[in-house]
Amino acid sequence: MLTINLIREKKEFVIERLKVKNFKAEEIIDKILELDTSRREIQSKTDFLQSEMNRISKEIGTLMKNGNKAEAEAAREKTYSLKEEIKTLSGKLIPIDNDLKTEIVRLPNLPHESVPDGFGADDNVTVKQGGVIPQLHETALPHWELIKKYDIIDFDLGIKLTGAGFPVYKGKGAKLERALVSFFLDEGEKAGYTEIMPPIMVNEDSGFGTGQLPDKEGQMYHATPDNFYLIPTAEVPVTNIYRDVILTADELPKKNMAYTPCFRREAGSWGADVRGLNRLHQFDKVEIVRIAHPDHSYESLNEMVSHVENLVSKLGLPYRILRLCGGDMSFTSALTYDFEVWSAAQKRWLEVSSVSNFESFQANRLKCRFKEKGGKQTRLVHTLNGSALALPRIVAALLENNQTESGIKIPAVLVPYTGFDTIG
RNA sequence: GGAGAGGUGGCAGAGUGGUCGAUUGCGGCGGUCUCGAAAACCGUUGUUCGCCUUCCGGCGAACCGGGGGUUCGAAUCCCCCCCUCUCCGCCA
Repeated sequence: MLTINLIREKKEFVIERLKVKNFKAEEIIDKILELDTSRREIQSKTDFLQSEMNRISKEIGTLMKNGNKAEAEAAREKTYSLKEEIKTLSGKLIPIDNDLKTEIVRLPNLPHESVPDGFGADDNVTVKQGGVIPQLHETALPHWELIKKYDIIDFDLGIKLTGAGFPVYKGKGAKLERALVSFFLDEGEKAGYTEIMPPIMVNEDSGFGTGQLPDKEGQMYHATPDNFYLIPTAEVPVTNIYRDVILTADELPKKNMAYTPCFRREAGSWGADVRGLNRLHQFDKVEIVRIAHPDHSYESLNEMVSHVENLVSKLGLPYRILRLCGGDMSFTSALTYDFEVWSAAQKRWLEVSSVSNFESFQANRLKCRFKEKGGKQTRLVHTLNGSALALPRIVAALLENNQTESGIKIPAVLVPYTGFDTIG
């Protein structure tokens, strides 16, 4: 969430910036400022009254100690009306605080100045394209046929066990999945990320911290008896490690990564182009997360983009990097780069990674701050994360792009992990 | 699941109604001493909100797991919730 100070001091700027995200903020901001004004007014009054109250209470304490009962009783008389007044005032404060929070949480993050205007995917800007788009033979198949042909991923079995969107990986399919996870983690380790194995269920506070709750609860699986949520991405548990934490500047940036399964209900998002591995309820992903100094977070973002680019290059996949336009960005992000790989049989680009800087938007929810060495003031950190990488669409592209008449070729970098170089 | 104990500042650990944001120790930071370091000694040491201040900062309020209550006054008393630990049972 945005800080109240920013809204207070740069109202017009906030409204202008949010227009890039096609968000009309004026009305909400006016309401916020109104609530903020009355909140501060009431706060000042109650603080003053409370301080009077504290003074008299201490006086009574002293009088009692000295055995001065009559004066103590007289002083006590004075407190009754004060007490009533404080109660009334602070009673007003509660709904105002609540309203203020509900309103402020509705405002999306401000887009970075480099974010292009636009409404949807068509307005995203391709900043780079790499790799070579392969020409497939006449009888080339889409991955949902290939997985049946070689019996490596079984959707029907997943339906039997759980439901649609929960594939079962078998034999070389399972091995390939495990190989990719290991490859991604090893590359992350080389790049200086510390591996984390977090819980894959989180509580409500964690869901709020990274911005999934309260709005996107319908997108998460909810274990109701204990009120836990299955994570939609490792971003949630890993970033929440730093909830309610004050770091020192020399600890930054924190670089963590985690492999986890991810669970998404994808309510209402099924339609065309979601066959096979293109969209699932459960999938595997390695996520990289950084907690950065606000003055250097965009250097971090660039490093993360390079890291992801390195991964898709090593896998030999044709890719492109997009800078998302305001209309296509997430609620929480300030700047997002999407990575897409070419899926040769489907003849389309598939999103395999999204790398974002959230600046202080999540940090403000998380209350993750830092201090300069020897400094007194706390400042909010910047948080960033990116997929490095999400597996299913990588698998889809690998299978389709590398298919030959005699089987599917495994990229050389993965062979040490799979132990085989062909699925056939 | 049954029984018990407990949640206090970065950590350890006092505090059972009246200047307690909280004794003390450790750690951290600054200094004295030293060629330098260690030791010793001295000083300092949380967060959030509000008001004031050009900076430094000052004043006030709140925070002792969370929420409510009693009281002029709560870390201390009462109620609800959450969590942790120990023992027993079950068990990957």
